[in-house]
Amino acid sequence: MINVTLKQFRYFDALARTGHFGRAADACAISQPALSMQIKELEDALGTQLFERSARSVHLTPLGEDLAARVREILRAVDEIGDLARADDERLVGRFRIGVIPTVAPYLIPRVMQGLAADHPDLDIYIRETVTPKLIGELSEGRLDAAILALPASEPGLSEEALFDEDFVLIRPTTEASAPVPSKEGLRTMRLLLLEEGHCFRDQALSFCDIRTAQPREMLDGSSLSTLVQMVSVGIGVTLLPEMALAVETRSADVAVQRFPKPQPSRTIGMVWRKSSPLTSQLRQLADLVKATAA
Amino acid sequence: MINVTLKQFRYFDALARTGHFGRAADACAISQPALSMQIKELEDALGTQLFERSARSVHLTPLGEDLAARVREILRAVDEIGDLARADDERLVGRFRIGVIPTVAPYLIPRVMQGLAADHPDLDIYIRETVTPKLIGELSEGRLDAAILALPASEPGLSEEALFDEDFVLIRPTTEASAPVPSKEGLRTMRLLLLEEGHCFRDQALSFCDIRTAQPREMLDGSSLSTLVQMVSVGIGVTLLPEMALAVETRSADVAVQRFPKPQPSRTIGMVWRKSSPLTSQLRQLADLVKATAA
DNA sequence: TTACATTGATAAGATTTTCTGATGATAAAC
DNA sequence: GTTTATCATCAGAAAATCTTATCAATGTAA
Repeated sequence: MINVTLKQFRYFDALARTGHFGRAADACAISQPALSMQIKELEDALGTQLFERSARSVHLTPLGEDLAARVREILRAVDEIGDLARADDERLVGRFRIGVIPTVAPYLIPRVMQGLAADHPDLDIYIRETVTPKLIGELSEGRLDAAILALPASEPGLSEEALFDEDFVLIRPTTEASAPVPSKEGLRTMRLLLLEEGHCFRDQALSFCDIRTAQPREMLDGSSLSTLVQMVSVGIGVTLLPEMALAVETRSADVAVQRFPKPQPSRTIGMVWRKSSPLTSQLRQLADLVKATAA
Repeated sequence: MINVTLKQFRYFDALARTGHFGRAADACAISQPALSMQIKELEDALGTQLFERSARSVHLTPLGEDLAARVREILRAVDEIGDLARADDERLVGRFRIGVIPTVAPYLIPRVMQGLAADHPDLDIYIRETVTPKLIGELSEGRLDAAILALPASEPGLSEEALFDEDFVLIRPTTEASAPVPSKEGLRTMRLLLLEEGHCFRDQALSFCDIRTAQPREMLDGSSLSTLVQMVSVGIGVTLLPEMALAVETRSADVAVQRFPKPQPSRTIGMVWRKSSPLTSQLRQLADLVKATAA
């Protein structure tokens, strides 16, 4: 019966991920010496070296690599015990870690949080904003409880629940406000500003225009929808916006908004979570609340 | 990230098994209040009741039942991490928990321990002596590292390695010392003294005599081979002994020893362990040492 | 080469956690 | 009604863990 602690495992995991004592300590919200000591304790308890400390870098030994995977599995199982206990109480309380794609988060989350704060004071929502593949990964690893993204996620281990549909609209410089709405083909000839690689909204827009990512075009990549709209307003090109972003992003920017004729391009935003999550019932409740807020 | 500790899990497991705060505390080598407090901490951290404390008994709530299984799985995984780290060092050191059946343990283990003590000072062998089904169970649960028992164990998840064969010999009162060796059939008409239900040696002896356990006979059950031999010496009946027990058990007892004609009844004693054990290499080394000692 | 910056280890003292032993409360058993 | 068994609570002691300050080693830039 070896004398290790979960605390050591958590620190170990952090150090394995960051490869840096200082940053790992930050991630664990402790001082660097405290982390150093616990890592040392762990290595002593196991009787082996887990990390190779070279002058400028810290990385796992082969054995450490192996153990890191197991430790992660254990931490997941422990957290699941917490979830399971929490799920015993059917009410919607406690902490939920929700991942949201960047083209949804800024427009949806504030409203959701506002709505929840009133009715569910014991609810503690932590939002992580990043692109779909990362969300799926962290969800599967058990580092997130749920994610809000464009459906379908098409992951066998995940449950999906649709929240709402949103159309895409065209954003042009005001100088072109009275020009006719371009066809898909017309759009392809314009200078289309899009989010950088990795964002699903980029792919959705390209797909609408029937553009292969393979054939590179003269497009500027922006890191946020806000940036794109600013660029449109100074006449650099045109862009698409999901409906939900419209109000916020065009409020102060001087641009023209045009809707496409039907069938309008659109996407379905939904919530996903691990099928195996003990919190399924709570997550479904949460999805319903978000759905109500979005409507 | 819920704030529970492995210590709490170990205490929880002990309490779940014993259903008694005092005994669980003993098992964990701490005082009863310490255990009470940690269980309370755990229940608080999880926000639920894990045990129902009625006046005269402590038992798991339905949720506790569920969590207990998971906690055991986690503890197993943690211990396996220890094993894995230890296995990194190919040498035969550290603690091994070995289960041995009662008809082998007293005759084999002292010799083995003596042999090991000299050559492997850093080896820490803990012996658990009980019947085969319990050994198999504890082995599978990860509460033992290996077991020494009569082959075949016939468990899909276990590796087997034969250690030695031993014949069975007949023990009779000295008054019958010059009587001819009875046939199997003759044996069936005698008053055969055997170990109580559960011991594999009992079944092996019955099997040799072609006696179904179904048809009950007038046999006295003893709890140790030593008891059986004592009973033979005062003329109550006859018994069989595995060869290895012969020297010890007939040293002081006044009984006659007779060997059966070939093919003599016999059994194969071997060592088994989980196929998945990280310590496989060490366990094989250990088996070889035991084999050498027994020879 | 020297000064400097970065990074992990170490040390000392403070804080927090955990444990023990004594005692209390409750309910069953005699 | 007293005794017994059992778990909870309390106070103080012991152990662990943490923080701040500092050191040592290594690489980088002047």
